[in-house]
Amino acid sequence: MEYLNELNGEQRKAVELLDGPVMIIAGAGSGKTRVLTYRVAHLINSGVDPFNILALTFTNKAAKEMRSRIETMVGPEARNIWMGTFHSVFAKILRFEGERIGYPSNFTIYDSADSKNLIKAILKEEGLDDKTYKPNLVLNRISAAKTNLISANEYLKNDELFTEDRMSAKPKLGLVYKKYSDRLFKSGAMDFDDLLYWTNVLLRDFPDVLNKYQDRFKSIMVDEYQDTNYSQYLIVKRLAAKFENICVVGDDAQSIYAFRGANIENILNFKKDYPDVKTFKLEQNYRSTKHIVGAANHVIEHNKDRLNKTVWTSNDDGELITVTRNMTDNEEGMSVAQSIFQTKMNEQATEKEFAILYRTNAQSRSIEEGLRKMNLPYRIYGGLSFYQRAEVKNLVSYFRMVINPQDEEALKRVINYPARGIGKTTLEKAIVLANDWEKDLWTIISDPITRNSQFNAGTASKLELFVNMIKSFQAELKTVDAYELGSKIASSSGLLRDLHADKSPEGVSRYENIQELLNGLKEFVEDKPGEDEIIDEPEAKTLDLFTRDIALLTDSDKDNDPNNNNKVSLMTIHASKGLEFPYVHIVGLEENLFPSQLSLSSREELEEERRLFYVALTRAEKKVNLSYAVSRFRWGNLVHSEPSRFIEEIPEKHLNVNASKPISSKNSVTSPSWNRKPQLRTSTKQSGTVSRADLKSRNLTKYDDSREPGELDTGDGTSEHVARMIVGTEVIHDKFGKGEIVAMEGDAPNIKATVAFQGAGNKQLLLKFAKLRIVGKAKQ
DNA sequence: GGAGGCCTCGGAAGG
DNA sequence: CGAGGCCTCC
Repeated sequence: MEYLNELNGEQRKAVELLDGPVMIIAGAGSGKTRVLTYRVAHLINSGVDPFNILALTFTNKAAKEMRSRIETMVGPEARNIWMGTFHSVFAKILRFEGERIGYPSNFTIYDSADSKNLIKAILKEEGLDDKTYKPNLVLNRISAAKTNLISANEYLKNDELFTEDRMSAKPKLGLVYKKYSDRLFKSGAMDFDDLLYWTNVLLRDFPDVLNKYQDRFKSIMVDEYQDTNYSQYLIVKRLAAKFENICVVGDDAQSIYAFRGANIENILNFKKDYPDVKTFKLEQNYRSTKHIVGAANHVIEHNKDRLNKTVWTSNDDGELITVTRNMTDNEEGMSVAQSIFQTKMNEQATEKEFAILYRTNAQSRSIEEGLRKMNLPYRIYGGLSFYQRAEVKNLVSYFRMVINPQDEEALKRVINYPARGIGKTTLEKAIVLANDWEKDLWTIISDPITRNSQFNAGTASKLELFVNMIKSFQAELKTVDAYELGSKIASSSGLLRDLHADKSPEGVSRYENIQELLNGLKEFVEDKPGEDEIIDEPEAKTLDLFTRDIALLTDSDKDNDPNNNNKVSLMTIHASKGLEFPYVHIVGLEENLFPSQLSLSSREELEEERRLFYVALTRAEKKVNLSYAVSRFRWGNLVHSEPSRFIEEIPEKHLNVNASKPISSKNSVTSPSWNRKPQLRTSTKQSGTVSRADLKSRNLTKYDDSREPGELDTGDGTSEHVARMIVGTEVIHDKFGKGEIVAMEGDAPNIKATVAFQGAGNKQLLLKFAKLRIVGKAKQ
C-alpha cells in the first residue's frame, strides 16, 4: 500500500473510502486519473474481486489507459475489471441478454452515418421533404427522445411532443421515429442511443437481470460524471441501488457536452440521490502555472451555475498569456506557426509539446497552411475516422452482412458494389416488397420463391449469385479466422480488384486503406486475448468478434505511430479534454466563432462555451497563446469579427497583448480577399504549384489544337474503329489525353475498356460512348 | 453504368 | 468554401 503515500491528503481520503456513495469533484489538472486508478487498485488490494468492479469512462482511450496503469499496480488481474465506455460495456451486456428484448446476440451497431442513411430512406419512402425534415434534426429529436427513454409508441401518444412537432411544421416526426425504430429492429440493429435505451429497458423490465448485474457490480465508478445524460444516469442509478458503492468523478466546470444531452444536473444533484454521500474536492492543480490557473479561475467565475471550488497551484507564476491580433485567418495560421517555430528554438522544445486548439474543425485549414510553410510536422486529431472512409466501410459492410444479413444499411452498400448489375430499380422494388410484407430486405432477396416470382429472370439470377456469395462467406465464419475470411471476402467480392484497378493517387490510398484494414485483422488474430476486452471466456478470433463493435471505435483508438509522433497536435477543444501540453495555442477567439453564434441565445449555452474555454486554457502546462483574426473566411465569405468576450474575462495582470505581423506574409496580407479568385490563380502559378483545374484546361487546349475536323465522329460502338482496339492499343481521349488500353471487358456493343491515361490515371470507359481515337498499335 | 459538372445547402461536438 | 445530390453526357 506504498502507493497511498504518493497522494495528497484529499486524494488519499478519496482513494481510501471504499464503501458507500462517494463524489469526487476534481479540478483541472488535479490528479483525477491518478485518484481513479489508485482507487480501483486499492479496491482490489482490499479484497474486492476485479470481476465485481465496473468502471465507466467516456472514451476507449481513457479506459485503455486506466486499465494499463492499474495493471502495473495490481498485475494481470486488472484485465478482469469491467472497464470501458458506457456504450461498449452495455453493448457487451446486451449481447448476453438481448434475447429478452427480442434482439439477437449478433445485432449490428449502426454508426451515425448508418442512422442518417436510414432516416433519409424512410423520409423518401414516406414522401416527406428532407428540407422540412432535415435528417440531422430528425435524428437529434429521436436521439433526445431515446435519451429520455421515450419509445416511439410513447412519442406517438404524447400530445405535448406532437404539438411541438406540429408547431415546427413536422407533424410526421413521431411516425418517422416509429418507422425508424421498426426498421432498426427488423434489421437486427441498434444505434448508439439504443445501446443505452435498451439497457435501461432490460434493467427496468427484467428484475432477474437487474439483480444479476447489481450483484455483479458491487463497486461502480464513473468518470466524467458531469457529461452523463439521463439515460446513462439512470443505468448507473439502477445498478448501484443495491449496494450504493458508487463513486463518481467529475468537474462541473468541464461539462461541455450538454448539447448532446449531457445533464450537468446529474452532478449537481448527486447529493439528493445519495444523501449520505461523502464529497471530496481535489483543488490543487499540478499541471499549470499560476498565470494559467489564475486566468482560468477568473474566466469560470463568470458562470452562474457552479459548484463551490477553488483551484490553486503551488507551481511557478510562469509566463504571461499572450494575445495576438491578426488581420486574417491566414495570417493567424502564419503567426501561430512562427510562434511555435521560435519557441521551439528558444526553449529547445519539440513539436509534440505543442497543441493548437480551435472551436470548429473548419479552422484547421489556415493553421495547416502556416505550419506547412514553416515545415512544422503536425497531426490532426478527429475528423473522418478510418472506419468511416467509404472503401473501409464497404468492406466492413460485407463483414456485417456475413454476421447479420438482416443489416439493411450494410446490404444497401454492398449489393451493387463492386457493380454486379443490381441497380437502383431492383433495390427500390425489393424495399417496397420488404415494407409491404413486413420482412427484411435479405429475406426478400434470399428467398428463391420470392426472387423468382417478383423479379425477371436476369435480375433474379444476379440476386442469387450475390446471395450465394454472402452465404458462402457465412459458412466459413466459425471455421476460419478473421484474417483469412476477411481477405477472402475482399478478393472474392471483387472489391480488392476494383480498387487495385484505380491508379490515381486517391485510388492508391483507398487500396492502401483496405490493406490496412486487413493488416488490422491479422494483428487481431495474432494478438493474445484482448487487452481491452472484458474477458469472461476466451473467444475465438473470428470475424464477428472483430466486426461487432467497430462502430464504437474512433480513430484515437488506432493511432500511436511510435516512430512518427513528434508532431504538433491540432484538434478541437472538445477533443482535447483530458489531455495536456506544455504549450497551447487557442485560435479563433472571435465573437460568433468562440463563443459560437449558435450559443448566444441563452445563458446556459453561453456558459457551456465558457466552460469550453476553461477546458482549453487548462490544457496548458507552461504557456498559453490566444489569437484572433479581424477578418476570416467563413462559408466562402470574408467576415469581420470582434475579439472574443472571453479575452476580456481574463484579468490584465495575466495578459501580454501584442499585435503580430508575420515575417513573410506577402501572399496573405497583400492580396485582398475580395478579389481573391484571380489573385489566387496568379499566386498559385507563381509559387510553382499547378491546380487540377489548371492541368485540365491545359490538356483540353492541347488536344483541342491537335484535333482534326470530323475525326470525332468516327468512334461509335459498332464501327470497325472500335473493333481494332485491343489491350495495349494507344488511344487519345478528348479530355483525358493520351493513354493505353490495359483491360477490356463485356460484349459489343457494351465493351468497357480500362485505359491508363498518362495525365489522368486509370479510367473505365464504355467504347460506344467514349470517343477514343487510335494513335498507336499494341506493342507485340 | 459511372464520371464530372452544376447547384444547393450547411455551417459544433462524439460513442 | 466543401460535401452531397441530381443531371447529363459519354
